[in-house]
Amino acid sequence: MSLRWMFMKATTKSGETVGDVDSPGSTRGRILDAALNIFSNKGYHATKLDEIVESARTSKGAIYLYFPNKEQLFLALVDQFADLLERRVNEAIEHESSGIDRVRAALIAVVETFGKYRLPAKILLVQAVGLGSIFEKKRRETTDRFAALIKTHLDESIRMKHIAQIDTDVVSHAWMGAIYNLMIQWVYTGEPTSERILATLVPLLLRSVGYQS
Amino acid sequence: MSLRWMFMKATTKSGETVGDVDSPGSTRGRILDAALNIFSNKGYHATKLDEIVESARTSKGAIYLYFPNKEQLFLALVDQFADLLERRVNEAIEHESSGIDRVRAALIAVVETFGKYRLPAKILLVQAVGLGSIFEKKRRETTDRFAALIKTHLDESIRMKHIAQIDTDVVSHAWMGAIYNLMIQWVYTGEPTSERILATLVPLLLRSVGYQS
DNA sequence: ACACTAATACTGACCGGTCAGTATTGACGC
DNA sequence: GCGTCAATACTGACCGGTCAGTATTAGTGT
Repeated sequence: MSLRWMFMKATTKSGETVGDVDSPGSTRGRILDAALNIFSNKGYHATKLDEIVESARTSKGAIYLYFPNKEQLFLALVDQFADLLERRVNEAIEHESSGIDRVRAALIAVVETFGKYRLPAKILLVQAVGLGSIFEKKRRETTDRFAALIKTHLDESIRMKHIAQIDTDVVSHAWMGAIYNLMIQWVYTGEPTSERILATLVPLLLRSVGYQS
Repeated sequence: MSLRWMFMKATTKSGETVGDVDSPGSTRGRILDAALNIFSNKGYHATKLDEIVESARTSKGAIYLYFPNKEQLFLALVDQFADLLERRVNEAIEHESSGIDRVRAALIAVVETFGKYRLPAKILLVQAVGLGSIFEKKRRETTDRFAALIKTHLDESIRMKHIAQIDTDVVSHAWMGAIYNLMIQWVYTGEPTSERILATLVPLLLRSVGYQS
């Protein structure tokens, strides 16, 4: 089963009719899989469309049938993963009722989701950085979305007196950075392992805002 | 006074004779200034050599007189800033004698140095990411250098019983990420201010390892 | 025959890098 | 202080490879 398929929504950007769903055996599916693999390894600029064509066993024409251009093909991958990540976090949060428990659940969900999908994680965390304004805008949107989500629940935790008053703007971005950086480290080297990260990082972050387990 | 000049070492990559020092009015100096400005705004790939030529009021040939190629010109800027940053941190650490005080001093030095040099910071933190293996190697070297430095002093703090036992590999990369991400946020938006970051971040990180001021 | 999908061949803008040539500076003799 | 020569610093037109994107043709189902 293809990695991509695991978190594929049956969206088709253009909104246009595309009869059947986007299964991994289909041409569009193969293109996305190939693009995911190559973009995540070599980065946006170093990836040539012809490589994707070869890897997907298809043709250039087919790519331009499904995607308006290279940029949108890349952004489709970013969006896919950002959406998946947000869904996972929201699911995890729903199951917890209050303040600090939600924060913890969200943290765990993020780390586990990154851990589960190495390649798309690398695209979001690494390959979408430093590509100029269009890409940067998208990346910041995504980052801010999660920072805001963390902030919301931190603020709630403060209101509920689970933790003391603190500058949650700073904290949320600090937390995001900590998580991102560890995931980047992990994506490249495989170290530290997901379990080690979870075991150390979650208490670390909670302790940082004065919460004692 | 040019920003670049402030932290310029009088090195000349090739090692060859270049009679005078690398002053900001000189051609080489103007090239570096222009490159810093444009690379930091538009990113590596979106920056055309002709733009640097125009901005530096020089010629393409002159660039290739001082730098072997575009890549090395970019990396020269990364190295410059990484070196400056390391010097600042080491200076700050020298003045403190032990464990946790050194950790705090290093943190403050990093945040202050990033804060002082917005453009080179952006090059290191943003524009050097996702550029493929050559650049990535350099970027990881730099990041790891600082993570290792943090880890050393954390380990020392543990030995001195300033803080409890903890997985310092994870902590050091988490801290790096937290710092980087806040600096990126600040580089783009100007918010939160340097003072707010320092005031919240330093206690936050120290608290995360169980140290109570 | 026609609509949809896909394969192949092709185009041309773009841009990093080159290099033959020009300007500038400095050294030395007188 | 001036003419000559040489070294160094700089110029910018041009080249050539690359590669995203397009036009054209071909297959396939209805």
